[in-house]
Amino acid sequence: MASVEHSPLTRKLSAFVALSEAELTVLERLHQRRRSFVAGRDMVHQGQTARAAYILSAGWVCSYKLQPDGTRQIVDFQVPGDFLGLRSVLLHTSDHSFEPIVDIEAAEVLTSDLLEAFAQTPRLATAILWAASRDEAMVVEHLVGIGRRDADARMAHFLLELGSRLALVGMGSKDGFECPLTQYHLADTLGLSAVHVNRTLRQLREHGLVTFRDGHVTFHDYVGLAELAEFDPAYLDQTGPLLK
Amino acid sequence: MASVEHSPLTRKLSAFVALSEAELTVLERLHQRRRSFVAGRDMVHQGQTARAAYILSAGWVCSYKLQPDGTRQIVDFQVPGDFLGLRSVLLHTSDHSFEPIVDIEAAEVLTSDLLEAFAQTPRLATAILWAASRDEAMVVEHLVGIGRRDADARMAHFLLELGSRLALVGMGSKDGFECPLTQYHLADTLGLSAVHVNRTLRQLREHGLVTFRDGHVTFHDYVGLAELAEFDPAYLDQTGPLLK
DNA sequence: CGGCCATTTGACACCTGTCAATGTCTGTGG
DNA sequence: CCACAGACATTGACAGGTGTCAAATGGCCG
Repeated sequence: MASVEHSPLTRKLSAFVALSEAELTVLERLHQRRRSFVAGRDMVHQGQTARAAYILSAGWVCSYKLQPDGTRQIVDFQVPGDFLGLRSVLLHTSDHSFEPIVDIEAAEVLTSDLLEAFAQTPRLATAILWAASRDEAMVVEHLVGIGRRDADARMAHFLLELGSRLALVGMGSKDGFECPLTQYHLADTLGLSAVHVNRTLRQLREHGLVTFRDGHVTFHDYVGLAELAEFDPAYLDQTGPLLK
Repeated sequence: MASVEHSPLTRKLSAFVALSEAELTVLERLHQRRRSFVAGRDMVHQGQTARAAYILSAGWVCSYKLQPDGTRQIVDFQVPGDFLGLRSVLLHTSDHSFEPIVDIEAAEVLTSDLLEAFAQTPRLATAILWAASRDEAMVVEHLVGIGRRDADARMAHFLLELGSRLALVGMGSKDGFECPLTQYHLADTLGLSAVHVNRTLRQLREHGLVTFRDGHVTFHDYVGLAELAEFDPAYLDQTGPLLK
């Protein structure tokens, strides 16, 4: 048991590499500039130049792209412990919007803070870049899901992946997790209509696999669900570069 | 007119930033280790640890993920001037496979070469990272396309994007381009069946928009096609970070 | 010439989208 | 306390886009 309260990011990275005292200190110091954002109002708008990155410490955010015809596609979610706009700030571009799904708490990270931290603790830099690479792998897996899975498998896979991510920061388990998303969020994420999302959720529920209701996801049959989704957590679990 | 024969990568980067003599030299020196690969045999296999990155100088490659049920989803294509496995080598992971579509020529780039080049010419580093970020933006746009566009718009958008990429290295124009892909490649890219790809291509052809035949793509009505696809090349054209 | 691969086409089934209506819950204001 | 509006969830009927199956065509190469 740690006697200190660690940030979700610290928790996440610690699951994959043992961080030294010095590294922990640098990591916590990145959380100095605390910010709050209210649900529903975009933090960063498509096309806008990013000024800073954020480390999400509480609440959920989604990043999405709007189409000319008004439909939107959610590309990814950020949950506590995730970086937000990391690439944007390193490369001065932002090609999609960020919207807080609930009221959130985040730490603002300036480019200079980040570069300084990287210079001081190369292992920490590696760990953070690894986390970023993991996020990209999830976007790719998301693409595969939309392209090659039917609605049921898509939904199942998404919920399982989300569960795994949350479990890393102690916010979920194989039993389920709290989830503030609406069925419209799911629709925009999975490339389905809201109506069909509802049908799909009913099916999964009636098959005794998973329940999505009242802001809570409950896994009734984790193994069965993973089978349906052909969920292979390999792309999430790789301890990869850190141990090399 | 340049008196020297420049590599496609040089050509691509030069379109966005004026490189100095020194930078050009470093860039060309990255092309020392020449390699050939034959069509159809994977260069890197899913799960395999990447040993080097490549700069593609001739031919086409696709990166894809295989599903347990045998279907595959193509995530991206690499055409001359593109990096291949850049992220993999920086982070020692490879989460998808690379397959040459035709016989290809590529320059092998070791991590050490790259880091050395970056140290010598920071502006070049920025340019290369910018190109990498552009590739990621294309993956995101691809995801949006599969999630929120119907078959016609998806196909149109894909062909237009490919045309833009090729134009950058002098291999295409608003009139069309050479294209070694089969309709099966298109199907695995767009999340469609090969049969439906054929139907879609026929429709676009009969509407006088574009022809895909005998390894050649011909744009008959570029503007009309862009309208159908709601093609907004903003995410490709941003001169962004380089001029800051 | 005889396979083999890519393309093309038609018929049919089914997954998913659209439209429309209803139900539930919450917060607001009278 | 009740009436009402608004957001989200739920359901049914129907239409349409896309997948699947099957077969025919044509080009290429051994």
